[in-house]
Amino acid sequence: MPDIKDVANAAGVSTATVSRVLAGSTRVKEETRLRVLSAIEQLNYRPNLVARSLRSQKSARIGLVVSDIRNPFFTSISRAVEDAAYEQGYSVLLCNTDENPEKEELYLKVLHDESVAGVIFSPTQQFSARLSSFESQIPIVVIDRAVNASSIDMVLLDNAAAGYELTVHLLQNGYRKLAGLFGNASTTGRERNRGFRQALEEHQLRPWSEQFIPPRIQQGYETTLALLDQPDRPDAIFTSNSLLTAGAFQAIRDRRLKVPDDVALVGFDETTWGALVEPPITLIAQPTEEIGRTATELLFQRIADPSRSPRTVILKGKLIARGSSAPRPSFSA
Amino acid sequence: MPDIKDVANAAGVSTATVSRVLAGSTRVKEETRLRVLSAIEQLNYRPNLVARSLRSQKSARIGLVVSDIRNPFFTSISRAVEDAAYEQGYSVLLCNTDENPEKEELYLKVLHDESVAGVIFSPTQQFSARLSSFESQIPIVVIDRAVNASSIDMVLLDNAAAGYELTVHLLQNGYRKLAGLFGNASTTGRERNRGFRQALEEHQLRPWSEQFIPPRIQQGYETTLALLDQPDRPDAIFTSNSLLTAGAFQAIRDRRLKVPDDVALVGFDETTWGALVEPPITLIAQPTEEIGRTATELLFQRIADPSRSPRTVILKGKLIARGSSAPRPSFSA
DNA sequence: GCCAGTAGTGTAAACGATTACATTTTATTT
DNA sequence: AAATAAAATGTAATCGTTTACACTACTGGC
Repeated sequence: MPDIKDVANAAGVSTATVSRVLAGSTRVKEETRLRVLSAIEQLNYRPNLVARSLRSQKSARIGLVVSDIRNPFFTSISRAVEDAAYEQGYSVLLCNTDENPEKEELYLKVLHDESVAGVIFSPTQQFSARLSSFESQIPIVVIDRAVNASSIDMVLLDNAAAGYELTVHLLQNGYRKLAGLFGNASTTGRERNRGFRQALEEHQLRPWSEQFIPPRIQQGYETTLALLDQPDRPDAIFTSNSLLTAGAFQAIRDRRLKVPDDVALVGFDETTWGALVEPPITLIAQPTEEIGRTATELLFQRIADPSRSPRTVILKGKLIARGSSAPRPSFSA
Repeated sequence: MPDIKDVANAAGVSTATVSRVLAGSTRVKEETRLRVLSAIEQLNYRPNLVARSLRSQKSARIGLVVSDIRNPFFTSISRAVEDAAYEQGYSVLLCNTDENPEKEELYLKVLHDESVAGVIFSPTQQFSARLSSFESQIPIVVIDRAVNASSIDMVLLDNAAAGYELTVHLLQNGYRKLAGLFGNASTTGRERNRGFRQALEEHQLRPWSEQFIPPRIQQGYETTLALLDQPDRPDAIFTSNSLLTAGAFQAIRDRRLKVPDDVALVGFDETTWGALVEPPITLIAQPTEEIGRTATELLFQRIADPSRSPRTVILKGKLIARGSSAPRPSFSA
């Protein structure tokens, strides 16, 4: 591999000049610039980013830290982040934490050691507290989950509003015995629960059941089975993320109940399967593309100006009403 | 941030000794080792990986280059790769190429510039030829798709066998007019087609239809619609990946046809939705966890010993027979 | 008590770029 | 044509490590 010295020799200039050409400095005579450029071409020279990084104390890498890339929400986010990052010449390091605070701490340290320019992070609730100690060392943009460090950039859904809207939708369609399954790893479940409760209160109703459980298909499945096996089962199930939705759907099917006649089902996040199952699932679609892109842009802004005052961008979810919550027969007339 | 000099000063030794302690060298007196360790602890020192990387000409990063992380197959692979990588202290850089050879070339160059220790790559067919020029510079393990560079490590499914098995399954269940939808971006579609054809030939049948199309939901949808709208439509549709399966499923539903009575459907890759739809989809499940892990291990072995003779690991898919290809009534007796 | 061998440590040169500062060349003014 | 300013380039320090080599201080053998 040729290095900058080889280029300098070939072009008959110093390494400083080559570096200036590389940086697009204007203080280089056009003629020399071309000479350098052609030497670069000739030798097929590519600057060593590690060396550049060490000297300039900067890097063109960012970290993306999520609980599990297999969660369709994060899959989609990750794609958006990468697209936005690569447009700016940045690469993306991916980390899965499994909602485990120790892994979160570990990966944040690793990313710091790798000198990433910044991190896009979806932290557990437990980790939120420790966040500020990292935030002073690396620019961080938090996504999906609110943290109460006021100094941090965030991109969030209006979760309470979304939970409210989804619940109102159920109520308007005639469902009354609403059970809610909420993820317990983040504030997101809690916020969606707030909207859920508020909507119920406004209708002078109480939740049929409320459960805060690990956001996993298996948990959604088991919890729903238990709900359905109760003597007086709910007539609608509200799930706060797509993994719980999948588990609930499976449980309902295994109990040979009909959606929505026996029990309605609503959830969050558009997935491939949400529209394919019978009946298709009513849900709040999050603008994942926009979330990922916005988070990346916010991060770049903070990298460029660390003293900039922190922003919180709140995006709206979109209710997609489908068969799984169709109006109850008695209501539809 | 403290650097190695600070540690050396605090411990009253030279930087060389600190470095030796860090490297776990035995040529350090136990007493000094403890002194250094405690200085590291005290100062909360963490070595700068960029500097280390520059000096040692090594790095603990690998690249993962796939067409689109949102393809459930790659989502799952990526998780497995990261788990395996992080166990060895490696980080993972993620790249999406959209089956675009130019992007493939670009990302491979970027990864090279970033001095990754190696790359796990799922290349397009068009790119395969250019692969060897990169392979001489960076260790590469190819996954999912065969390339004919004999010098390269690969982890593949036995695609022809899988295609064969899936087709035989359809034939045994009484389907005769088989249409096949195959991805056109990689050798994988071609191989699965080989198995498809072979099975048909052994039954003295010809494919009802064979299409090589871009591996996208939309393409699967449109192509299937066209198939179904023909005067003499197929009685079974074979799809070579989960995106095509999803498109085909949607098309069948939109035409209000029943699976499998009107038309059976089979495909590849276990997804969340494959088991949730009605009827659930018969498919060949790939051992994604094993593929990702094996590829990562192969890569580490090659990094450790670049002259090692290349290996190809071929894994078997597993047929999961479900409702979408249930025996035809006339056959089931 | 001397020598060879080894264990433990230090010194200083890399790695490949960027960049502050010094210097040379060119242009502008008088 | 000299003086001055501006533009272009070069020199060398620097980023934070690792590591080849040199050195010192022991150890044990004779």
